[in-house]
Amino acid sequence: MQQTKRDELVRKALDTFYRNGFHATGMDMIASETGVSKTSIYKHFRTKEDLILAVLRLRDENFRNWLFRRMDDLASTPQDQLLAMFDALEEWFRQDSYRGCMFIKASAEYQELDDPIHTQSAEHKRLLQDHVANLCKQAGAPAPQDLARQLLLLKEGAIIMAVLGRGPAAAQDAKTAARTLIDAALP
Amino acid sequence: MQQTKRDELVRKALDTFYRNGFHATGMDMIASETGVSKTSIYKHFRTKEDLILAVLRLRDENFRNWLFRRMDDLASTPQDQLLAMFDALEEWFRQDSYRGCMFIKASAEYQELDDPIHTQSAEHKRLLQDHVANLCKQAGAPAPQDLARQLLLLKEGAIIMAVLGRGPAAAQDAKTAARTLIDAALP
DNA sequence: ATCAATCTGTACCGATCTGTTAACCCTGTC
DNA sequence: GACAGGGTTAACAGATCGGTACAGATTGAT
Repeated sequence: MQQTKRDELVRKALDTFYRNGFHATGMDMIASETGVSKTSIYKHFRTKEDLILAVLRLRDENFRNWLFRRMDDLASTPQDQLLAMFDALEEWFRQDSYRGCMFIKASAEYQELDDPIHTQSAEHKRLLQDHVANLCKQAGAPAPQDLARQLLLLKEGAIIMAVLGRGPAAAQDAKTAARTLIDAALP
Repeated sequence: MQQTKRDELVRKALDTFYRNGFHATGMDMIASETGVSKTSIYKHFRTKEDLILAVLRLRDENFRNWLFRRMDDLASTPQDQLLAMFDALEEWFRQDSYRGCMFIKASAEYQELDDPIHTQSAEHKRLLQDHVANLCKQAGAPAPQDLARQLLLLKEGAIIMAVLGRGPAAAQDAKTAARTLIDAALP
């Protein structure tokens, strides 16, 4: 019973932080938006930072699960799955609630390289990179890590440009570029 | 005389906001770091937001001037200048003071699409895009805007990955990809 | 020498920040 | 029906937030 309350807290806190930012969101707002009293919040988490870290762990899990499953559903060959990543991104960009990448925003607000929030954001990107590199390898790329890094650049760039002017169309810009890079990288 | 004090204030406030973030930096810290009394700050700027907007205007001017000049110095043909953009970025990434793109961070902290801080950040990206598109056109690209958008994706992606795990090497990852995209786009 | 402009330091306003304390309520178990 | 665990409300502490008020110092032009 207590675990579900805690999970609900983290789940709703994720929405609030994502919508409103980290520094701009006070613990009183978290309490009122989640329906969990401040006293209870501090029973579960010693500090605001601990709560944010739990939120980022949940986000990492949710986002990777969603993206990888979506890539798998949209295409069958590894090569097509790599391209499908950008179609999945476009679906994300089209959501009204889209506000950019939570980890980019977290690392923008907590910049010290040794800040746990920063390192956890970097870890998220590393896990994405590993999965994409694995697909690149399955697709037969001679240098799968290199190709994966290039595709990740396009993904991150699209996430930024979807927020800063280009909108959902940034996904297809990236997909077009990705096709060129993949074709050039495969023998 | 009054203009130079004001300029000095904006210049030093830029450093503080860039290093420390926007919400995390209070006006008292701005006063002590710039050496300008809070009273004087509020003579020049009605609100903190006004100061931030002035800071972003200066940053836009400085950054574009620096980047475009550096691209021009490093290469002579339009095509090589496009590639040189990534060498210039690497120089930036290697600075100890490098903390990512100020406009990405600003839009991450002020997310409402109609927030002046957000729209000004988007404007900065548009101005970069225009200059790159112009170079693409000079290089003979049949669809200069499309190529420019692809190269911008690589640039923004590199800025992110340089912060979040890859370090300065992200610039050469992007340059390699850019070469492929440019070769494919030119007849 | 004086005047107006611009700066300074310092104290303050009300609001909000993270985090704590205390008293109470609900629910399932023995 | 006492009790224990996890929940609540509400007030509070101490610091800091953005922004203002006030009195005095510095400055350059006349």
